Amino acid sequence: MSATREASSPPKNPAENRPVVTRFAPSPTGFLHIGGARTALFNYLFARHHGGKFLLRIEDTDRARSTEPAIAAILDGLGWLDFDHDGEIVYQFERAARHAEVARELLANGNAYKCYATAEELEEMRAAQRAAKAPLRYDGRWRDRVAGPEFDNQPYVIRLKAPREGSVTINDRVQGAVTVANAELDDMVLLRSDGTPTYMLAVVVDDHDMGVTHVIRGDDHLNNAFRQLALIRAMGWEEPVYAHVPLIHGSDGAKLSKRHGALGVDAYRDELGMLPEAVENYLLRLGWGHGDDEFIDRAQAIQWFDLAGVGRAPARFDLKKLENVNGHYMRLADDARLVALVTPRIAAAIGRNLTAADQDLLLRSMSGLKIRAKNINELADSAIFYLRTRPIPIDERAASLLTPEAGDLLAQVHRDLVVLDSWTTQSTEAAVRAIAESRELGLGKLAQPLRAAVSGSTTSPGIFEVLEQLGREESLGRIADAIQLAKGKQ
RNA sequence: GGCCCCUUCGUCUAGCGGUCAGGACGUCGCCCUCUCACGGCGAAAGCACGGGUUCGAUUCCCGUAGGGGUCACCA
Repeated sequence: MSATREASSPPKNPAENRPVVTRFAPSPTGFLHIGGARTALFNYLFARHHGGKFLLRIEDTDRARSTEPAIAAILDGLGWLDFDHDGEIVYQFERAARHAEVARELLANGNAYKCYATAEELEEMRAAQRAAKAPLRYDGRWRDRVAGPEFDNQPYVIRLKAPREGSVTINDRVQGAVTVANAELDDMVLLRSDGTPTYMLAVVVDDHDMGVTHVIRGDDHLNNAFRQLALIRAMGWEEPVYAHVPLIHGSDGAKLSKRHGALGVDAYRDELGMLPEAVENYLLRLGWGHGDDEFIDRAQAIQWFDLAGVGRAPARFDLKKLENVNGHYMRLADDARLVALVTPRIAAAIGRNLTAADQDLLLRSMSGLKIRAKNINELADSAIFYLRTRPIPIDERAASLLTPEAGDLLAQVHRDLVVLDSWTTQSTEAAVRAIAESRELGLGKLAQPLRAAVSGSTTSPGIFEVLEQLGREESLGRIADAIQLAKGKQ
């Protein structure tokens, strides 16, 4: 139990006495990016920690920018990360009638009013404010004006009649007490002239109707919270607990956005070869801490997660650390699962589908491969040599090891291995070590050319392990190929 | 520009008035060793600055600087 913000700002919000309900509410205008994924994670963890509900709402009220593929991408991303939500997905646009109903209710009880100002008129207003270096905000020109008959058939928007005096304080669970003067807020549009709700109206109504108790979202919504609160109060509804989480920045410190280095979670999976549990762990540690703990799995995270542990400062995204975390989870991952992940990548690289025997070979070799890779791409690359057909390609560095002298050594290796009764890691190692000893050479002098011959590269899992997995015939064949190659250099 | 938020090693963070300022990634060195990894050991590296408050500030308060967010009939 920590005794910080939570204790210093005693829970006095009635919403905290209700069972926890959180929600993730992405707008489907693009992929699920890393910041959204973290917001989803925090909401998910908070709900699960408290045994509450984690709801999902698609904010598709912007008909022009919302797309089906974006919705699919977001659901795909959430599914990959395994953030299972409770209840049905709420599509905000389908609730437009309910939103309009609330706007009319506000209008009826005098907490909202019709504004007939045209877009051009408002632009003029802002231009004048800019010229006067005054803050840009709606001046309330229709706040107390009664429309004459000449406006009977004119389009209008409904604006909230927000308080102009005093100030509002939000007891944010992450940012602490934040106060803004009402004079800083203008009368926001609730219902557009075409009768559709704005985001401000929709979120408030939906959060209320869905029973959301804790609004956990990006810091970029902190300012919105004050306007939303005015609306909530006008309706006489219970206020949710707010927690505004700092944004994630790129490695250069600038805001991570779609045009600035932000990738969809699908790219972390497909292009960077990350495991979902690694992305989750990394994201959890980005902006949240629990003492010195670094590797925290799902169950542990649910047990430990709290809002008090969320930091107040924006964090920079560090791919190097993500890769380190990923490497950790790859080492922990089930071998068969890794084979499945690596199979399509290898198939693409070698231009053919893998047989059951291929997959079995990969499975047997996986323990030696996975400790050497930081992501699935590297894992696939490092495994390809097992499945090459002779003569296998030899890379430049490996080729340079295959000198005529190395050819002689390999010839003896071939002679001594071909007569072996059993073909195991132990038997081949013993044979090669015997050669090294008789020639008074370090094992490396033999192992490296052997590695070049068998793997086509200068790095690989333990060479005797490789020999065993590859089998006697294939191994000896590759060695013979290399001897030919080395001789050809004379 | 107005308003709001933020500021501990390069990066992510621990720290809740008295600590040799801890851990992790990254970097460098050593060990292990058939290569590369893994693993182990070690090193360099930080409280943005200035004022207060206090016996004592990384920690509390106020400024300054820097960074970020937000100011639509987008979400």
